[in-house]
Amino acid sequence: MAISVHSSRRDELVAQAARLFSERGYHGASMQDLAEALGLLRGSLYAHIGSKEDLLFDVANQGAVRFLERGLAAAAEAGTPPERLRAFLGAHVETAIEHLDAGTVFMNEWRYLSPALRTKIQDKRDLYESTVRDLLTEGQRSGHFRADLDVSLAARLVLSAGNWVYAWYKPDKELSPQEIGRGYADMLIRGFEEGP
Amino acid sequence: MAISVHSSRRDELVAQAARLFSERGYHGASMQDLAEALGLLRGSLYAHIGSKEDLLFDVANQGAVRFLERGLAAAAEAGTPPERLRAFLGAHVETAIEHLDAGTVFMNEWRYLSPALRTKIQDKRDLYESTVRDLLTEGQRSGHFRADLDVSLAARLVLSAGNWVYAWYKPDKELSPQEIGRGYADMLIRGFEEGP
DNA sequence: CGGCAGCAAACAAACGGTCGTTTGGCGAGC
DNA sequence: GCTCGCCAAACGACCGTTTGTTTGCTGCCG
Repeated sequence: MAISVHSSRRDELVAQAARLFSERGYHGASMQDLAEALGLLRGSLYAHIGSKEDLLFDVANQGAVRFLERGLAAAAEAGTPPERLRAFLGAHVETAIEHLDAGTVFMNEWRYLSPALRTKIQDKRDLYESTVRDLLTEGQRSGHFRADLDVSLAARLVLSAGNWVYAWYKPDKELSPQEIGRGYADMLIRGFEEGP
Repeated sequence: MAISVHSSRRDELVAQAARLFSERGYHGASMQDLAEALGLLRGSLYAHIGSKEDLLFDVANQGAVRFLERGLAAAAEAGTPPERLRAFLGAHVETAIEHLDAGTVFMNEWRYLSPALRTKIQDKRDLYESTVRDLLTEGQRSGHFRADLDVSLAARLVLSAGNWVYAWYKPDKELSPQEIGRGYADMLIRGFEEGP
């Protein structure tokens, strides 16, 4: 007897959709593909979902929520701004790698959502980015980061590092998520700090 | 009499394909869409191309060649390793922004190529990345960069910054490509250099 | 100068196949 | 006995591609 890790059939659907959308892209993965992965006919999927786009939203939203929850928690920890930025980066990289599929869809495929649904994801992205900006601004005020740091650009740099992980990380890699996050944080924070 | 900026009809096809593939994705853009953009019927396109995949390869390869030409030239300039890294980053960001469409396809859609064609793009990507690694290694030997710098990870960081530009840059932005490249270089190089 | 060959470009129509989605029925388990 | 999960079949639309034909030019030859 197979024990499912999913609490419901729908969760299983979303998980397989995440895998397929990340591998082949939203438009490149068909309902046929998804049904085959689950051992069903494609019409049968519509007992569980409203439309293909619903699935895309669920996958992208799941990715967004995971990044937000862990990232915001890390940024709100006790410690100096550099310490919290380090924790944030670590959380981001770990989340990206633990949930590579949903993360890839969150980064790559969310833009194919219709405007109404896309907005909901965009809001979460904006909140996430502003968290980084706030952290950097706070670090400036506390004197940890250079006063002439361009906060918007630095935030983009931090997120670029984290967001591109999905594009090159292979699960059998030598480096662990923790090592990657720590390495990135070392280089970036040193670049943000006051010089000698 | 209208003067075309394209040397041939095929170039015009590739340019429109770049735009559509970057906007809607390779699988999301149909030959119908492309034909309409050119004022043709979709069958007529096949007088100029062999297949849709040919177009994807042409667009992705065009992007790859542009990055390679400018990036390798910048890395081979006279100057110290930090200066050349700065030139490289500037060239990359400028290229990414000047050719946002082809660059986006080069970053996002190239993976949908069949293995034979994908390999040709992958080779160019590998060459590009190794150029950054060599530059960083040289900077270590010359004493400009920290001896304990993880060169592979630092190279990934540089490329992440540059590769993610297409994902957030909007042409009406306040920051010029030069300013972005310079800002990234300031932060990154400071992070790579020997401490006090 | 007239006519005709050669050419590239595009149309018109069709190919087999796949797309996402809907509907009606049916069997198994609470 | 009723609900839930799935099947079977079908829907119209669209997919990428092929084919045969028409169009409008261009340059050459008589």
